[in-house]
Amino acid sequence: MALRKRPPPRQTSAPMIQLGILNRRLGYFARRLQVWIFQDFIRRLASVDLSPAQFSVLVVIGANAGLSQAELSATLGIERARLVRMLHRLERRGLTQRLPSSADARRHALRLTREGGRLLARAKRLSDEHEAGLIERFGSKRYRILIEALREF
Amino acid sequence: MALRKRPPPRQTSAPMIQLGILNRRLGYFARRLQVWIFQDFIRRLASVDLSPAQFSVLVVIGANAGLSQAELSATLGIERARLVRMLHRLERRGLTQRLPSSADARRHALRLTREGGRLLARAKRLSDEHEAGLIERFGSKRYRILIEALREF
DNA sequence: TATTGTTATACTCTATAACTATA
DNA sequence: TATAGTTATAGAGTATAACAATA
Repeated sequence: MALRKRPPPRQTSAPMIQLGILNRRLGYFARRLQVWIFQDFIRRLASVDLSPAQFSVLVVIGANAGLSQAELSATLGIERARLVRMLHRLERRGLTQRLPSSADARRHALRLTREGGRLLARAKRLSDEHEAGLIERFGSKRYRILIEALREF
Repeated sequence: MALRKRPPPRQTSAPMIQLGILNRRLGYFARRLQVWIFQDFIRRLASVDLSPAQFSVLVVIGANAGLSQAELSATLGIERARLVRMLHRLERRGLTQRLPSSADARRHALRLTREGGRLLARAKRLSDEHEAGLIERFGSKRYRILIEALREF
């Protein structure tokens, strides 16, 4: 159920490799799609040096200033423990801040720095181009069907 | 662009966490789908103790007896280096074999052992149930649209 | 008692580079 | 020279458990 990066070599002399039952496994194709998209995303956002996960963290902080790490963790499905390291990095890069929460001393209120906001704006523009590439590749009709089916899931 | 395991808590008192632009990113939803499917797959195949990647390796070897590690690697997008370890494990479990290739002394001809074939048969049955669960969850019409769109990709 | 952020550990996966033996 | 399989390493991601501070 792992990924096939490229179609297998279809040389006339070499025997074609069969996928067998994987051809009827949605998980196999979902994985292929996800890896392909992430690779494209990483390439397109190379100039801002953000991974898909880092991008998602900045987007959610940007859209929910003051949220806690636990909320961010639950929203994106990133382990609380893992978030700590990620936020350290983003903070070292001057993109995010952890401020004391006024209501609850255990919490941190997360927000973007001004520089974080600026970088995120650039990243969003690049991710728009990435998405436009996907739309073109799928065809806009199939793209819409796909994203709507997955969104409801 | 990471995963949200469950919808965020929609308590009336707590502010709803917004996904922002992630709502318009196919990669975000593709990742969610893939992780969800893999988690279900792992749960369903717990009794045969096969990961999605191990399952895919057994399926492709089963459908292409005698193929080489390089061919398997290219088909599934698993690094040649990584395959070595995976095949060691499967071999230690008595599921696969690496036989000398008659034509080319550099190659190994991969095949399932009888036990590997039996385990794969059981695993395929479990994966059928997993797939049936997906079809039910999506609805068979939407499932078909999805898998056909992804297969063509 | 439960939750938040944190540290630590072990395992998996990915990405490389380099080595050997063969072609 | 190039290819197949292998070894080794570093980085990222995942899954846990445990801890201190706070609720």
